[in-house]
Amino acid sequence: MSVFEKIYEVVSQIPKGKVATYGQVALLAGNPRWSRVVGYALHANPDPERIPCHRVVDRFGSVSKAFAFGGENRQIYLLEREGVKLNNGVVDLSRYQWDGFQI
DNA sequence: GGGGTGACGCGTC
DNA sequence: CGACGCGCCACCC
Repeated sequence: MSVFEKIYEVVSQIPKGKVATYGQVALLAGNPRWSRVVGYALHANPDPERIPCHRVVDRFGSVSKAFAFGGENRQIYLLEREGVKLNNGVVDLSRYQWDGFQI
């Protein structure tokens, strides 16, 4: 299984209404230093229906600007639709960050 | 096998 | 968490 596959597995497990940081996904995928690779993997995103890439944000909770394939509001819209409130494009991580370690 | 690329993270200012 | 720089590592020519 490639690193990409591992990353996709982790991202696909992020519960609705929660978000995870790239670093967290990288850590759960097996290596905390894969944060950049996570970004690369999500960019490839071969299956958007299985991979909720909009639930992945950076360490501060900011949405990815490059995700805006049709407008960065897209990601914000999808998140708020799941109950995640955003303040000026930033998620309150202390409240919405996925606690993947508790699974 | 070598080089370029990037949806990042962290320290520092 | 405003900006800048460096490190990191898999992926694709």
